[in-house]
Amino acid sequence: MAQNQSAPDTTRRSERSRRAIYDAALALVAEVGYPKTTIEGIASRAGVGKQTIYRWWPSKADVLLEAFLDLADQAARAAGAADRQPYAIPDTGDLAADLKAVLRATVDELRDPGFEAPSRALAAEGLVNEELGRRFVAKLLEPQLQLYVDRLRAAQDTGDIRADVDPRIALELFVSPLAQRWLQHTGPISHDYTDTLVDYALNGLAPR
Amino acid sequence: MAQNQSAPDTTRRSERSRRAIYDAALALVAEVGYPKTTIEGIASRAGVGKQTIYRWWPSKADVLLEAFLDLADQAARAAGAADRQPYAIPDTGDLAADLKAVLRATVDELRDPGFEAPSRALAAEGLVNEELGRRFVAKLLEPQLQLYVDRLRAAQDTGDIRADVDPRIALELFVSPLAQRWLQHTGPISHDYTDTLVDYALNGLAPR
Amino acid sequence: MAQNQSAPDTTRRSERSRRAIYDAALALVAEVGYPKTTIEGIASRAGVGKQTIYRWWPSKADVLLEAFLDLADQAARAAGAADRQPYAIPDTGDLAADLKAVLRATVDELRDPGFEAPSRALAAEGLVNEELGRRFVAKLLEPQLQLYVDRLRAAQDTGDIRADVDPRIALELFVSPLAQRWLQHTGPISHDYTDTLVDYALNGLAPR
Amino acid sequence: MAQNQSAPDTTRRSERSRRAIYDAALALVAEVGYPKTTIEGIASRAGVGKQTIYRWWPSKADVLLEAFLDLADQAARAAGAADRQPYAIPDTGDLAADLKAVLRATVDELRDPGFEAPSRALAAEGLVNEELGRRFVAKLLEPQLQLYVDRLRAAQDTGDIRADVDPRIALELFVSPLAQRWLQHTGPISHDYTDTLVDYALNGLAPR
DNA sequence: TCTTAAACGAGACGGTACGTCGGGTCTTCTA
DNA sequence: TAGAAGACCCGACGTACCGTCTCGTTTAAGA
Repeated sequence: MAQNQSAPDTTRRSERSRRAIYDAALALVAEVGYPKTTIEGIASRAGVGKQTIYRWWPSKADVLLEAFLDLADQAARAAGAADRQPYAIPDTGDLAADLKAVLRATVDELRDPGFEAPSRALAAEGLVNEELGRRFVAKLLEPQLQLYVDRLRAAQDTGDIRADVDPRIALELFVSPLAQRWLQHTGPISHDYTDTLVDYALNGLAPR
Repeated sequence: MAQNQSAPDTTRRSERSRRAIYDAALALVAEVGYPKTTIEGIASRAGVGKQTIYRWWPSKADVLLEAFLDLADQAARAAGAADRQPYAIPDTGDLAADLKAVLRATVDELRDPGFEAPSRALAAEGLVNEELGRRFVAKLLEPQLQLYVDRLRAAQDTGDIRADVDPRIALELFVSPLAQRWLQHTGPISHDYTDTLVDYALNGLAPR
Repeated sequence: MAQNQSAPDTTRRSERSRRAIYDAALALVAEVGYPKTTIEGIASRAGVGKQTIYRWWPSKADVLLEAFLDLADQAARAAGAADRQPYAIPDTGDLAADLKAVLRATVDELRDPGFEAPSRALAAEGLVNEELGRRFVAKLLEPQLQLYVDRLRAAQDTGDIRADVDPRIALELFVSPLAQRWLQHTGPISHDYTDTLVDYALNGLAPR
Repeated sequence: MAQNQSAPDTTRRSERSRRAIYDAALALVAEVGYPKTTIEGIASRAGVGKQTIYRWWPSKADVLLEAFLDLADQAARAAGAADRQPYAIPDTGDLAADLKAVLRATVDELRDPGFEAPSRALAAEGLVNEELGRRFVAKLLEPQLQLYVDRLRAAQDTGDIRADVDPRIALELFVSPLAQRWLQHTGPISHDYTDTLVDYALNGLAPR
């Protein structure tokens, strides 16, 4: 509700503490799960006073969101350093192959235990806490989805996708099913599965 | 942890208390949100001792799950009494029209505030609590999805859907996008939107 | 400020917890001193939840006051069982001797470490917290002083004390100096010292 | 615990800060009471960094003690400037009258709200913190008592007091009762009361 | 007069305890 | 004997201060 009375001085913030808090938060979520992760636990594990957490974040969920964003950033930077093209879907000319490749990579990532616990926890919190949910989506999900939009737009230019299709909706045909299966355990996820999704989505269910 | 020592005698269970607890749980979730709904709050609002809740349910989530199942049952019974065909997707011969009609009804239901709060809360809890999540899916989601499977199978018989398509995956093309938009606030949901999903899914994104 | 909302049910109070809390409070005050005695410390030492303390007492000082009153009661009961005349100053006919005897006993008691820590702590708290101070005086100090009033009244009947003297003031001539020396460390206390006080008070400082 | 590493340079001390701290400490004790007076509060009210307090004083009690000594000094200097005889009990030849006059003045002083809060707070702290108590007594109480010793010695020379009386003890007959009534609220204090104390003390309680 | 080292204001930090809330267990009394 | 009531032990909450520790910024000494 109320704004932090007299916001703290960011320039004097302890980088060491910030890092320790991120690490502790991610580790605890992975080890004991989100609900059993407590602010006290994070503080104690990080070797930090509770007030240092409350000074900079309004809630446990916000700590975890920032920690996860930081983790994603680091991973992105690491990947970027390696292949120099971190933030785009490849365009080999074969749309189906490109989409399948990216979705296979996503499947692998979703199974990485280091990512699974925090991102599942954040997604869950976001369902119930709309404000946090919107930030989660805006910071993490939308940027990813935008890459699909870009690739689908390129496919429209080459005629691989009908021109009257809305790419922002189109991408959901293969992305959302994967998301739901993973989030809600409504089915197994595999490379075959995502390959199938791409085929169905591009070619349609009706006979041609 | 510990099992209820000497499981309580179901025959002597107070129906009045059970109903009061369901009502209190649903009301509280709608009013203050899931995280601020407490067992103590439910008990006090239902005019019931805490032990009466702990005797019959292992956790807050289970109370809410049963309360919601009960609510859904009641709604289904009410609808069933009216149109005598509650649990099937209509088959008018026009697959696209049938799917669009059902999805439009689903959109309306997702916007009903009485349904939204508890189902969102249960979905969130299910993300993080796998055991509960599986029950949530099995009891509520799968039966719904099975209706789509049935309708798509019928469409395969009439040749409206390719025979080599897996209906359980196919239905996700239009169901999952709606689910994700609603759950994660990744976009607005409307009749137009679901209509578009059906069109894209049936006809594919690639030009014919 | 506010009254306990819906005061707890005294009949269901745990006697075992009450005793454990008294013991822990007195022990901690004796061991680490009043300021370092904390509610958390008392609770933990007593093997009791903090809420059990907050349910029954509004503050640390109140816990200690009750604990000390209980201790004094027990001591009185023990003494009473022994000599059958616990609560009166002896009247042997020799006023000076009687007063000296009682004051010598008081000196001994003031030096008992088990009594010293809590009573000093309560006295200190009473200085600054008037409400508690008044209770401390009414429950512990005044009953003692009343015994002196009674004895001095008897002495007025036998002519050992002038009839126009106010006994409530008179007793302060020998009681208050002892109290002040003990409380404020303004001087040593000993049997000789209290004997002298009695002599000075009875005979006056001016030559006769 | 640790000694100030390399004691600070007194010559560079900020007089302005010292004064501001004294003023803030006395004001806060008067306004919110000693327990609710905090170092942070004093620092903030004085417009001073916390470290400036910790640099020069080891504890809240020490700050207040010095502040109060300073206040007493100022008051004494102000009085001294006026009547040129600040630090002695008058000797008009009438011992009883002299003592009554001084005690009446003391009663008035004890009722001055500006003095009451801090001196009561320091007395309370002194009960429980022996080291501070001894300093409080040595710096504030003993000098006052010494004046009585001097006056009583003079009275012994003129024969108004028996030669075998110990003045250090004798003075307690009228000083301690007043002190106790004030400190512990064991009774009202008034000019009549102190007059009575002097009469009883000088003439004794026994008939002559 | 300028340099320079200190005291200073500010406030972030690792901690401890506060008083409150709710969890899940247990006991007592009532219907 | 199920249920209403609620005391109990426990642990986390978010807050307030503690005493220590940097940070720039005065400010007064001595070069």
